[in-house]
Amino acid sequence: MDFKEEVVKLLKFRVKNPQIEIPPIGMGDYAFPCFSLAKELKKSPNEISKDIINKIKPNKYIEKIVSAGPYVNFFINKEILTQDILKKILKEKDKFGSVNEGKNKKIVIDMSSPNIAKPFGIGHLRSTIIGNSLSKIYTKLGYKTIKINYLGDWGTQFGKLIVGYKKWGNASLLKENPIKHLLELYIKANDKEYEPDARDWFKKLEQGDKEALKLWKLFKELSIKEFNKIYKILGIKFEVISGESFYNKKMDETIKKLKNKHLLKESEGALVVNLEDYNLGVCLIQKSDGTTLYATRDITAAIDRNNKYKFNKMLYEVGSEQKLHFQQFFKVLELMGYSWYKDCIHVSHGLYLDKEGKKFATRKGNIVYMEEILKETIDIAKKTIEKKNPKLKNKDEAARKVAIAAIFFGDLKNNRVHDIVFDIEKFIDFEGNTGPYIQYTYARASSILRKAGKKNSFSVKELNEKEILLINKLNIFNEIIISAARQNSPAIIANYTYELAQLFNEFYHSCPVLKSDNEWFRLALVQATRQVIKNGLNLLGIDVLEEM
RNA sequence: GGGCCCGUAGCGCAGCCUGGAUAGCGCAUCUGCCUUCUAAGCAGAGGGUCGCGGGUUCAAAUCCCGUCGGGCCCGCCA
Repeated sequence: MDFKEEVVKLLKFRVKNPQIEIPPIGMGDYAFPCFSLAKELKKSPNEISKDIINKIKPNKYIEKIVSAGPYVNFFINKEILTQDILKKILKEKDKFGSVNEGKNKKIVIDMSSPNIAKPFGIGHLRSTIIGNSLSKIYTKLGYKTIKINYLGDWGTQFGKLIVGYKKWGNASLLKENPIKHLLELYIKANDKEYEPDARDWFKKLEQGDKEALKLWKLFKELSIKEFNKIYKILGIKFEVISGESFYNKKMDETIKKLKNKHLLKESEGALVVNLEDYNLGVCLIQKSDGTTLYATRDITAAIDRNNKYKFNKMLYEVGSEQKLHFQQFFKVLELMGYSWYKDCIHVSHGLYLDKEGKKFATRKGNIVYMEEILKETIDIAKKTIEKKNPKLKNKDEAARKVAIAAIFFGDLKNNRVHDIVFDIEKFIDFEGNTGPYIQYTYARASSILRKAGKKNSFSVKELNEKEILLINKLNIFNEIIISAARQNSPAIIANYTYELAQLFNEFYHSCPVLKSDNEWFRLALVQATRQVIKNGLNLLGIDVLEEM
């Protein structure tokens, strides 16, 4: 039942495409502001509003129509809405909110992308969890999504690393704590003094030198092993694990294509694509020593992915500091004649900044280790559980889920584009506008349902204010998902889910369910709300708990 | 120097795309509520020139221009 459409129909006699809005709480369900008609009708909006209500009559779906100053406010039939929406949710369950706009369409999401031989830092967290959530959101809309973890496993840094390892490397330290050791070597070797050596080794690596390759492979394997520990805790899986190195052998082909299109220009010994006509500077394709750069690799990867997946959209979930890079290489794709360049989108996010408000810099050893953050947050979650619900089963798994909810939600509730100052205190906050608050709400709802007897069919009687607010909120879940997808913004889901939980807690507090007069109806409402909270959290990559 | 992004209560944010009716929420502070469905909760109080200045509009936190403050980027890193 589309109530808004009913309102539009009622107004048709006066306006073809009336702009309908949602009035403040308590003033109705839909509103039509009359300002826009004032000039044409040469009357005040207040008069127009009065005229309109005299000309239209309430019907089965629109119960009441009132004039409120310059607005016409519509009150819909809540019983019909309630029946409709509760039945739908209880029938569709986990699928509620699904749409099939994305049928037979593919979306590639380039995300996470930690750098080999460096710790998984807080910087990669955003890309990982935003990408993961977007994947779930698009899947809900019927798209097939392919999450690609595009590892930073190629580049001059490996020259530095090899130099460092050859100079100070220690096999047993490497085995013991590979990332820590490699990071030390990297920081040590990250000195002007070793630059020529490092370049040399990277060149050898690109040319397939056996020793260089062997070390590189070792570093890569050890790193992936470490990363997988983190992904397991986060509960995130990828359809494809790839890396920049994957395209090493195809790079020549890209350069050849660029040459054929007459896009390449030599400049100070390097090969560049000049984008100054587009205000995008120059895109460096090949260094003067003949080795490649990430733009080359990204271009190559994009072409390959388009061939392989025939995607409808490719999202790059990467920090905003790389904005220019993406603008440049999308432009190069366009100039190369690939019309699908416009399906490539840089879904940028703000940075995690340190306490001074500056970017974290691995080179300077200024890093926050994801592994430690996870451990600390899970520890605090465990302690909280011990305190609040000592009898809970599977405390370790519950602690993990609560911690992940805190971290994921704490990030996803923010608008993507904002920078976030990293503060561990925020991760271990479980009260108020947090993931655990929502999980707790779910657990409360579950608890009611466990204690309820047999559920029967319900009939909708007079609804109180709290019930109406809940119903209205449940009713917009579909729109919320679509809006989140349009804006590539999990924050929209996060904030919706929080507000829904808030409304449920208010209802929970003021409306007894079990043994109440309309127990069956309220049970259905609890069940439906619980379901939508679950669906919302799942879109964020957060698990629910039946008890906590 | 050029480009992009951000600026809403003490702090952290939502709302801005798609302009409308008293600008929402959380933390912190103060006050109530656990013999009834989990107090990780609920109710209430205080706290705002929506950075600043112009413009567009019947109407601006929202759109446009300028300005200040912060962040990021600007060829051989990714």
